[in-house]
Amino acid sequence: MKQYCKFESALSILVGKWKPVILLQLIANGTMRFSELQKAIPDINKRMLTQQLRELEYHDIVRREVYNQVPPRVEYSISEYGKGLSTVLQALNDWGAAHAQHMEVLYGTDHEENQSGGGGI
Amino acid sequence: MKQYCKFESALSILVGKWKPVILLQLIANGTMRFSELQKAIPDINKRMLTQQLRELEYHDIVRREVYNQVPPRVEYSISEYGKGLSTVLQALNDWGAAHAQHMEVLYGTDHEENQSGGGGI
DNA sequence: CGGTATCCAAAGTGATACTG
DNA sequence: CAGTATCACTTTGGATACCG
Repeated sequence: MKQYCKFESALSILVGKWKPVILLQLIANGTMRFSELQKAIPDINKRMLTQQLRELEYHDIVRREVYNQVPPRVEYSISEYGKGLSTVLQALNDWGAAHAQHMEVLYGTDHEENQSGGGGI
Repeated sequence: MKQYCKFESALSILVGKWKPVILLQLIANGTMRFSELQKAIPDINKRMLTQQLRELEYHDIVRREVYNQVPPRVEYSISEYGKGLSTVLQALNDWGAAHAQHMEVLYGTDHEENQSGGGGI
């Protein structure tokens, strides 16, 4: 059985405290400026935002477009290739939703992990 | 658009340096004793193995069965519920495999992340 | 055999100040 | 505006010793 040998590397691309929410934002809003992402994700700081975006860019998930003007303008969006993630994200999302239910059944209303105090997408 | 809101929590269950390889082992071999897992994953130590197994157990992915005898015998396996992960794992694996190709095209043979020096599954 | 306890190192994250 | 640099802090992972 040689399947299931690449899912570690797949995971390594999605991990990072802010990558999921960044992807969510870009998926939902299409193209966003750096400052728009900052506003949409209030708890993140520039260092983290930059870092996580760069990692996603390195993997060709996110596209970064720089307009050489002043004040600077940099726009981020999901790359064409990056859109291929949607299947995986959907699978993860579906399972995650079902699992939240399952945990509730097992332990009662006891699923932490809900820092989405801000506005829903 | 309210989809894609649970995939963070899904990810949070799969992360951890050893969870993927533990799941792989249990998927491939069915039921394994603690010591068998240790032998199959030589670089892990007891503390980590125990910890990651407990987290998987908490989420009902892995089943832990204790035989009260001496010497002790504890067996681990993927729970029935945990088998529902296979779809997600497969999706992640497929995308991960394709992505390795993509990275190779972009950057040449330059994809690190291959500590699988040991025996293949 | 199958752990737990303790301590230490490393990686990840955050706050703040500065820059082109 | 969109970063980078530096330092402090927190979380995670590893080594070792001990326990039921």
